[in-house]
Amino acid sequence: MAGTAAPADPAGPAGRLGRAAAEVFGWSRLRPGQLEAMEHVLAGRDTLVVMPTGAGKSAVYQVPALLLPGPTVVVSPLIALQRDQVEALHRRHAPGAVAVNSARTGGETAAAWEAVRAGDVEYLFLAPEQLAKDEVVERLARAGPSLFVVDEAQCVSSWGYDFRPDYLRLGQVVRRLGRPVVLALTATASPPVREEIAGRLGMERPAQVVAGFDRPNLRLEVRRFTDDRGKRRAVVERAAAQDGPGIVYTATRKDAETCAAELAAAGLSAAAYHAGLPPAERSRVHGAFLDGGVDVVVATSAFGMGIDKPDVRFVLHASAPGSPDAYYQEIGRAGRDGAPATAVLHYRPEDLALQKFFASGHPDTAALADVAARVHACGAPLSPTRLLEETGLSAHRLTSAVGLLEQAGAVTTTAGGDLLPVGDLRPAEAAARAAGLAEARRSLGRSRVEMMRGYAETTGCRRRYLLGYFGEDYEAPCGNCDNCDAAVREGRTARPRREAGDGAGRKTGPEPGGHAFRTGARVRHRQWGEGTVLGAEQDRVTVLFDSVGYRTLSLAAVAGRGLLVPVAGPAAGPE
DNA sequence: CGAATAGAACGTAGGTTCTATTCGGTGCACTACT
Repeated sequence: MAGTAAPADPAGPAGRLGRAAAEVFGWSRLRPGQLEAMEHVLAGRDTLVVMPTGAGKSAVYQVPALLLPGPTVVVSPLIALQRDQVEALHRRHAPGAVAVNSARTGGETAAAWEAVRAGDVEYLFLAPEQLAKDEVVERLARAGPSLFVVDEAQCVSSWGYDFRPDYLRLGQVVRRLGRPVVLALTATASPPVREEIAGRLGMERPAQVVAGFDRPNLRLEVRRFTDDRGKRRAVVERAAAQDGPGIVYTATRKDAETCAAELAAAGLSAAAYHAGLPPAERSRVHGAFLDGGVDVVVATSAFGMGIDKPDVRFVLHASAPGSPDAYYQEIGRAGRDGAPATAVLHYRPEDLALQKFFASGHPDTAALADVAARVHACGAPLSPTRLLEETGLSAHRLTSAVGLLEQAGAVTTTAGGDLLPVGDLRPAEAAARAAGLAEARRSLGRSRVEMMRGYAETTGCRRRYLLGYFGEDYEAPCGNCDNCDAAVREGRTARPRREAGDGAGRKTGPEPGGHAFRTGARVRHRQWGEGTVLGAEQDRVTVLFDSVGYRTLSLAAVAGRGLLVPVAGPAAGPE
């Protein structure tokens, strides 16, 4: 896994990739992870890349795209991100990069499609919503794309279910485009999320290239509060005391505004950022933060994607986010330059109630039943457009319902994008099954909130907790979190940690304690059903259950009573 | 779920204290109107 790239044969794949990178982009050297991923793509293999922002994820499609016939489709969640990518390619004088989205004029869109038709486009950027339109998919299919890239692929998992359901349809789109190679890119994805991305996109035996998650220069700290006012005061004081540019995350828009105002009153150059602000103000704040005009941005989760600022020195959370996934992504915006940076969570248990509320969306059982009945009764392939008219549902809710019914195995999409019933599942049963899946989804969301609680309340090494959640074994103590410091002060620590290398987690051998729950093993719980072991410590084991999500169990409680038992059968080991 | 807000009760002044209700994150695209 370390840099053992053999001297490249100039005519071989690595040589060709290296030459294209140098000639077109001026990159004299590719990093091992980049090259490995590019080779998979060039060889026609579906590939999932997990690599920190700033490590050159975009290059992984930009270079092979030049060597593959046909255009490359890049699905990107934000129009601003699409614009940045197109501009970056233009600056590099790379061939044919265009974006198609609602921000373009009719004329621009027509010109872009004409360029695609004429074969002048190498990179085409789109939001998933564009691909919900038959006409768009047909035009793309005619262009014969060779590579289908999903950027910020964690959105498939985190946004697809009720927020942007068109993410869930990308697998269908890939099929209708004649199965180009699929490349998924993300900075943060735990093993179950990776599996979900691959499954949702219909990737076949995907190669996984996972660069180290650890950010040794990032100091992790949690401060616990019982009262809200004390917590607010501490956030402002901390932000004022920290050097350099930083981000403060709040749970609500209103908190972002009041906190920004307090910081400004304290003499800092601070600005609020959230989705309720006028677009011009958002881009002003974003720009000012990048070029140093604003030191502290106080923001909701709207702020983050596409912010590649190397010298962010601190990320403070005024309130806990809804999952370790979100948390790690947000603190990962600090210290990209490798210099010391700080991540402080200001924690109050009550704050998690809001996150639980966000995680518990409302089941749309009426829509599920209606759609299931109509698809079943129709007999012939049913077009989504007709379904939209007949049900009177919003496009958004219809897409959600169809997505769940597909997942429940009750409905399938034809090559032309129409819907067909599967088997002879009765509509009521199909709807019930789909509702069950939605409930499992909500349960997973709530269990992620509990994992966030676990991070805030752990007395062990925080880095170990987070990295364990992302599937990396890590040998505590890290020596750079508040809990490790406390252990040193109280004289209950082991030797200081060796210098961290490239941050890749070290694999440990057999599990300590000699119990039977290996990472990756399938287990069954009397109450919660089957699940996969994600990690085990001396005294506890964390399991991701298929129907209820994450649970951490005490070994003392499960041992001997048969509460948690290994499931016999084909070992579903890694890979 | 819990915080914030609005209104009511209290009982004779302008507050406190209770109860009921509302609100809370992320973005695309499209429409109707200047």
